Order: sequence, then structure tokens, then C-alpha cells
Amino acid sequence: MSEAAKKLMILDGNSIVNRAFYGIRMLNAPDGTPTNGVYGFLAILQRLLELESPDGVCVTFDVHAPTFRHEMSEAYKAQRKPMPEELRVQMPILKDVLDAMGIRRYELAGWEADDLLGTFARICEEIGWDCRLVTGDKDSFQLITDATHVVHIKSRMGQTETIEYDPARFREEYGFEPIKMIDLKSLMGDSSDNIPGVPGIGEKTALDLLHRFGSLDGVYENLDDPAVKPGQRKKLQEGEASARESFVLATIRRDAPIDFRPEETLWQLTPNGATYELFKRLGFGRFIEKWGLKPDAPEQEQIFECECTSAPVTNAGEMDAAIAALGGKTAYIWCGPDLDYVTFQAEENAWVLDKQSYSDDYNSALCKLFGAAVPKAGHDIKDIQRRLMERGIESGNWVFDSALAAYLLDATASSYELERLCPKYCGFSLMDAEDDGQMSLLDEDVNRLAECLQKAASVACLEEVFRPKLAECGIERLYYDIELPLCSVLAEMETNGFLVDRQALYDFGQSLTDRIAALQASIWERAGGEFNINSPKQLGEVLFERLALPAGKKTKTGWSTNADILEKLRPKHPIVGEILEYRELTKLKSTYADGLLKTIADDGRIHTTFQMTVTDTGRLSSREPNLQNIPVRRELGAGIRRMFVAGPGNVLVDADYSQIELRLLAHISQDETMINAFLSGEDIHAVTASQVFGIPLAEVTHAQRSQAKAVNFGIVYGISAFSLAQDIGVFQNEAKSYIDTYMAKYHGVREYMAQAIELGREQGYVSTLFGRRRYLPELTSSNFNLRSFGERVARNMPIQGTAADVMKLAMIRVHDRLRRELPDAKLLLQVHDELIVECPAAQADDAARILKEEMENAVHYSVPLTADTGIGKSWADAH
DNA sequence: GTAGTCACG
DNA sequence: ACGTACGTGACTACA
Repeated sequence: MSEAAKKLMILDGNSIVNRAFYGIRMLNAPDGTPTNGVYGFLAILQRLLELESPDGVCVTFDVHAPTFRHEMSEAYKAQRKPMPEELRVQMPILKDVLDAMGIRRYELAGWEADDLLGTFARICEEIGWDCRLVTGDKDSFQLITDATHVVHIKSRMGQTETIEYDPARFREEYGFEPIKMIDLKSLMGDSSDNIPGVPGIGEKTALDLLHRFGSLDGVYENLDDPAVKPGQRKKLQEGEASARESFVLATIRRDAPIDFRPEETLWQLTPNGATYELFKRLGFGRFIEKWGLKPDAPEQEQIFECECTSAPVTNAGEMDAAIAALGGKTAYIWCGPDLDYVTFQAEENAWVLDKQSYSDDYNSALCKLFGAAVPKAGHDIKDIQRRLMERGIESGNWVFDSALAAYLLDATASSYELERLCPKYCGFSLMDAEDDGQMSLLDEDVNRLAECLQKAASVACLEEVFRPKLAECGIERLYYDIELPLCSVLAEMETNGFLVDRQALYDFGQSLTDRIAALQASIWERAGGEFNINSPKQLGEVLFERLALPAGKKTKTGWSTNADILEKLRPKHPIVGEILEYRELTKLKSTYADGLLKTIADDGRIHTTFQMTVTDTGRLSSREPNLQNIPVRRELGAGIRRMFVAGPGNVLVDADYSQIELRLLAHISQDETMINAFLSGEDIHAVTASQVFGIPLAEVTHAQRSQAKAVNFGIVYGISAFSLAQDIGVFQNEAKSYIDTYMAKYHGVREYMAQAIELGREQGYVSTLFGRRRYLPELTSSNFNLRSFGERVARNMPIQGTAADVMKLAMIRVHDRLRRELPDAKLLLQVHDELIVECPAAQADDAARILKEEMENAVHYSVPLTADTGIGKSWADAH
């Protein structure tokens, strides 16, 4: 009986660390040592262990010594760029990590890692093992065979991704056999590898020649072929020696003299103390957790000890006594699901209120605790407030929210769960009680009770850490006057919900069904067969293979079929327009008609959840369902907004800021021209058109205004000429001249943009006018893409974030005034620069006035903020 | 779970 | 030369 083939994963150590170093943002161990390369390596290793489940693992490294390639080629000797210091110091760390984990590593003076990969792959193939070569370089693609696949590491925007190439995948992408990579490189060269190739022949020509003649030899045997242009022929003739030399340089050797026994690489993850200690020193908590690493001699687990004694609260008398004992001190709260139990704690005392063990009216107990008499702190208090509201309890006197504080201190963190915050800020971890599904806290489940008490107490610890930090960052006002009060406004909006005309929405969905079916039939007929139009892969095959339409951009997995591309293809084939319409209709049906219907609650309303700790800029987000992306731009989609309606006797009042981001840009940059444009009340896009195109305001055409509008938007986002050109359909040099003129005319804006980046780099963060911060380690990255991204964010975040701050402040003010002056008017929704209120029809004008006043007067800057209002029975009518 | 696409400001 | 606008969430396909 033959055993199943073993699978060996060989990682190209230098190349992967390199990718990680340049691809992800800087990380440091607690002692300041840079670690991002090692961290990225481990992240990739972990991902691949899960994905591939190899039987063996080993890592190859380059040795800094001349190789046979240096001996044979002058060109190859050219100095490689020296490794940056922050990367160099990480190589020995990685080797320590591998040694601790017991993973074999190999290096051989005089031979490059690629040659080791090739040699190892050969040896594996000889004994019938499968190989996975993991690397960030494309050099080793020539080694791809049925048994040997290359897992290619790419990094994009701080994310690393892995693509596994087998022969088929390779052929699909390159159109020839993997081994022909050598021929390709001999023609086009490889600047990063000092392989000269044929001077004057680039990737395009080289690929073309290879497809035509199959190999380097084939090319030279067919130099007289008419398909070879005279210029190319000359270059090829002159460059033949170089090409032949490149062929040898580019060929990975498979005969490195190294004692490699595959069975020695057999390995599986075995947690050990050495790895634990090392990871702890490096600050790799994530991997300690993920891999269950523990110290050899179990040290005192730094679990937080709750020093308070807890008392059950089982009746109204005990509740009163607990509140008396609090004596005005802040109660730190942790609630169970559906508020079935609540633990609260102050200093050395803690109490447990449990619905099942409470003999009097439970709601009354909640009212006492959550009423205005008791100051309270919690974690994600908006959520607690909403759940209380659902029980008809209005809570008050909330003085702290640890999740919100953590968000303000670092808006880019991936999660704000107590389990993560405690280790990060307080130096202890939380215990983890299994959820056993019991509803009652007091029944026998000691662990879970302890866990809840601990969580309540940890909110107190976090508060102690966070309060001074908020002061230090100058964001106390933002926190206490905006974020915290906003919680109850949002809780109320979520509870209010937006009424939807269920029948109309259903009918709308039905009306789409027939049209979709007709489109599908026609598309299938034109395609000459049935396929899944919703599958970009299948659609790509139909459009670009079967119908042979000119393919545009490619994605990682195939051809791009997005609306931009299809729009350009529209005139080429009638199927394209139908696909675009099919896409539009199916989107409306699945996401908006069917999707929203599912979310309508028993009261006929849709209750979204606003998330306060999600965006990097300070905006809110809306989910389950997302009501901030209801269609409006296209006529058919905007019909959805007719289904969002006011209740009987009510109307909707809609108010939206007019160009708030550009107004804030004018103020923040103090650009005189832009400020004057807004002060004069002119149409800002028309003014920009007149500036950019150098024509009198009165002569600006509709098309010019619309282009100027795109420029205005682009400026806010940190534009490039390429993208602007793409967006407005002009040549890149034309787009560039628009931007240059813009920056010359609005030179205050240009100066602001430069300063924003400068300041961001110096401080490590950028901030809004309210002090909200976004840290930008990307600004000092040595990776061009990452750094450019940081620069765009540095320009954009202060604007988008200030707009978010202003809107939040306005919401609090609107809410206050409505409560005092129009208690029947309810805030329903915020869509970044728009607010929607529902109120009795007779109060609509008053509500509109209040919205306008409070939004426009939330702040007073160098240019006025203006808000436009509308009134109607539906969202579509009110907007 | 990731990728592609598309809805919004 | 690089790769190509900021910020979100939901749905479908596919591994």
C-alpha cells in the first residue's frame, strides 16, 4: 500500500520578510525593535499552515556572499540596494523565532535562496513529495510543476495576500509554460535581479515574441520572420550575447551541493515555552493567543483579580440599599444579553441584579439603577441605552464609556472589545468563561458571575487609564460634550426606526422580477448559452473569450467586469447594455427590495444600528440594514426612497448640509479665493470652473461645471491626475493641468495640503478642528504606495472628520431643541451630511426651522455653513 | 472566508 | 517607475 504523498512547504525567508517589511505598516516590539517583517512572516506562515496543512516546513535564506552568477556576469555584480537598517535587524530575529519553533532553516554560501528552492523541489519530486514554494518573487515561477506549486505573496495596502500557482493557473495568466519564464527574462531582463536581457526589449515585446516563437531559441531561429519588426530584429541581433548570458543567470539551479533530507523537515506546530518567551518579548500577543502558547513554568497568570465582594440584589429593598451604598459614586456596569442580568460595582462593593432571582418588578429595579440619580459607566453604552429603551426605560447620567474612549484614542484599532483593551491598556487579561447558555447568573454558574464582575471592574480600570489620556490628547470636549451625549441620541433614533411602506416595497421588487427574467433570457441568447450572469468569472469568460470583446483591466482572479469597463464596451455589443441593466436591477432587488423587506420589524419600521467606533475618520456607520446607502443617484433606484415614509398624520423633514466638506476646506486652509467664493454665495463648482478654465463666471457651461465638480471632489480626496482623467474622461496631461491651475488659483489649499502631510509626519497623526485624531504611521513608510496612501489620508481626514464632528454636534443640538420645543418630532436617520426627522404634519415648518438653525449654527467658521430643508410624505419627497 | 461588485456621502 | 481618490456595508459566487 502506498502512502499519500507528503507535502513540504518551503518558505523563501528573505523574500517574504522583504514583502512584509515593505507591505505592512511599521510595528515595534515593546523595546522599540522593528518587527513588521517578522510579524508579517508569521502571519503568512499561519495562514498557509491553515490553508495547506503541510507535513513539513522549512525556510531558506540568502547568504551575503558572491555566487556563481557574480563570477560569470559583470552586470550581475552591480550593487544591490543595501537593506534598510530596520529590515536588517529583523533577519536574526526571524532566525531566532524559527529556531524556537523548531522549524528547519537552510542557507548555503555561494548559492541563492532560489537555487535552494529549486534543489529542494527537485529532491522532493524525486521521492514523490509535493512542494509548495512560498515566496514574494516571481523568479521561482519557472519551478512550477504538477507536484511543485509556487505560493506567491503579494502585499497591497497593508494586507498580504497569497496566490497559489499550479501549471494551469500559470498558463492562464502568462499564456505559456512555467519553464518559459527563463526565456522571458532572458529577453526582457529583470532590473531587480540585475539580469540585463536584450536592451530595448520590454515586457510587451518579449511576451509577444514568446507567444509567437515559444522560446528564446525559437526567437533566434526566426529572426527573419516578417512578424519581427526591423527595429526589434536589430536589437535582438545586437543583444544576443546578453540574452544568452541572461538565460543562464535566470535559470534557477537545481543541483546546489547541500545535504537536504526532506524527512528532517517534518514538522507540526508544538507550542513551547521558548517560543512563548520570545513572542512575549516581541509583542506578538496575537500569535501567543492564536497558537495557544504558554510559558514552561506557568507563571502567575496576570488575570485581573476582582477584589470586591458581590452581593445579590433580589428584591426592591435590597436594590434601594445598594443604591444608597453607592452614595453617588459611579457605578460600573456590565449587562447580560437582553438585560437579563446586570452587575454593577463601585470601589470594593459589587452587586448582581438577576431577573430570575428578583422577586419584585424587575423593570423598576432597572429604572432605579439606570435613572438620573446614579452616575454610571459602561462599555458600549449606546447599546445598553437602546436595550433599556426597548423595555421602555429611559436611562440617564452616563459618565463614561470605555469603548468610545478607546476609539477616540485610536480610531484605527481593529476592535474595542474589553478582552483586547484590558491587556493593551491595563496590563491584565480577562478570564474567559464558557457560555453555557444559562440565563441566570446566580444559579450555580460561579465562573460567569466572576467574569461579569470582572468586566464591570475592568471598565473602572480603563477609565482610570483613559481619562488622563483624553486630557493629554486635548479631546475631552470631543469626548464628554459630543461622543458621550450622542449615545442617547443615536439610541433613540435606532429605537424610533424608519417606517417603510411594506406593500409598495414588495410590489417594487415584483415589478423587477419580470424585467430581470427577460434580460437574463436575452443575455443568454446573445451569449449562445446559459451561464450565471452574477458570476464575474463566468461573465468574463463570455464577454472576453466567447464574444472576444476587448478586455480591459484584470483583477487578481480574472478579467474586470465592473461598470466602468462595461460602460466602455457598451457600443461594441448589445449584450453589454443588457448586462449593465441586469446588474442594476438585481442589485435593487436583492439588496434593497428583498433585503430591506427582511429587516422590517413588527412595528413596520426598520431599525438600523449606528456604529460609533467603526470609521477611521469619525463618521458613523449604519448596519443591519445599512440605511446610509439607500439609492438616490439613478432614477429607478431613487424609487426606493419613496418607500421610506412618515406615519399617519406625520411628515418627514429632511435637512442636508450644502457642500460641507468644501466649506470646511475653505475654512481649514484659510484660502482667500475659496472663502470669498462661499461668502459671495456663488455656486462653488461654477467658480472653480471659472478659475480652472480661466473664463468669466457667467460663461461657464454645464459640462465645465460638472468637470470642475469632479475636480473639487478629487481635491478633497487627495487626487492624482490619472484618476481625475479617468473620472472625467480627459487625457492625463489635461487633468494634470486642471489640478495645477486649481492649486495655483486656490494656493491656500495647496499650502494646506502640504502642511497637513508635514504635520502628520512630525506628529504621527492628523486631527480635525475638534481634536479628533487619526494616527498615520504610513507617512513614514518606505513603501511608495503605503506612503502615498498616508498622504492622501492626511489631506482628507481633517476635512471629512471635521464634517463628522460638526454633524454630531448638530445632532445633539437638534435633538435637545426638538425635545424641548417639539416633543413629538423624532430624529430618524443621519446620512453623513443629512438628517431626517419625522413629526406631525402641523409641526413640519417648525421642525425644518430648528434643523436648519441648529445645523447652520453648530459652529461659526470663516464661511457660513448652510443647510437645505425639505418636507414630504416620503424620503424622496422630502429630499 | 475572500473577492468582486455596487449602493451611499 | 511605482499605481492610481476618502469613508462605509451588503449581496453573490466560489473555494
